[in-house]
Amino acid sequence: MKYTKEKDRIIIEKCEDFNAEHILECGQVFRYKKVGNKYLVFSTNKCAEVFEENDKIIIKTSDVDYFENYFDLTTDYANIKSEIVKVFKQNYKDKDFKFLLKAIDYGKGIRILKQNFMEAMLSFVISQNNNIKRIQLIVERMCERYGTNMGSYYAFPTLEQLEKITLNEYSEMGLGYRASYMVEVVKMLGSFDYDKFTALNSDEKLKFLLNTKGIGPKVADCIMLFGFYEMKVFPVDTWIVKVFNEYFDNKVSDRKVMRKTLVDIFDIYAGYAQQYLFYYQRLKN
DNA sequence: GCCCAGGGATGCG
DNA sequence: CGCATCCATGGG
Repeated sequence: MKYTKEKDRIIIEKCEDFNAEHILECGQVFRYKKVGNKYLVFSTNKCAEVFEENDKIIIKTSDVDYFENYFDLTTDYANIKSEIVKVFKQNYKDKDFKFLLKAIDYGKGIRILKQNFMEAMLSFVISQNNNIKRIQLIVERMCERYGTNMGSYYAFPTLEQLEKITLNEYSEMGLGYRASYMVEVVKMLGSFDYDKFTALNSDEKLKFLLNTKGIGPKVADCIMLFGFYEMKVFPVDTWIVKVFNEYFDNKVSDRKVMRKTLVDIFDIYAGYAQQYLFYYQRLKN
């Protein structure tokens, strides 16, 4: 993908592999707003505007390097998309793969964002047994009430700010029974060693996360994928269950078995494949 | 009133 | 172990 950086913007040559709607509305991130034909994106205490101008895609921001990394601009997604199909054919022989081509085409502009791990972690703790609209609302409330005022928006709360939020205050934000999970996860973050964690292998990371109350198998996979860019995972939620029953083996009902099957098929591209399939399944009708 | 949403903890066998 | 049940909340 061709792009250039200036002081206050990244300019991307129009390209199938970058589509703001696909990237932001595929369920990987919750802090964005569509305003007219622009998307506003928020990450930690930073902000960017994404829009088209003179047949080019513009990412306007005061921190160009941060959003170059955030949007994963140096990764070749055309290659990833073809590899997904290739490994499917190799590892799931004689199966119809038309659905996979359709899904990849439907969300062809998706990219996996390099989110802040704390933000991803807490967002996906909120996400359990919840819907995307309400997750967005709750995350926004958290930022407005406890994050730093940045002028035209609020930052995601820092660890210090999070540690002051009480169980009751989480409940007041509409978290329901997840309120106590948030307290537990923030407590864990208080002694979290980032370097030690990222040095672990995939299974060890999973085991560590599952040790925290409020983080189960699906949320742990989301945290590894969206917070730590660990691609050999496959978060299985209600939508992926539908995908599995429709296009894979409809005799399986155990989510753990589905996860293993899908990781075995898509291997190091599993995390990417999951996003195309999730987006397609949720919005195709 | 019922079902569903990017599920997880708990208890019971 | 596997499993059923309960857990807040809001929209359709």
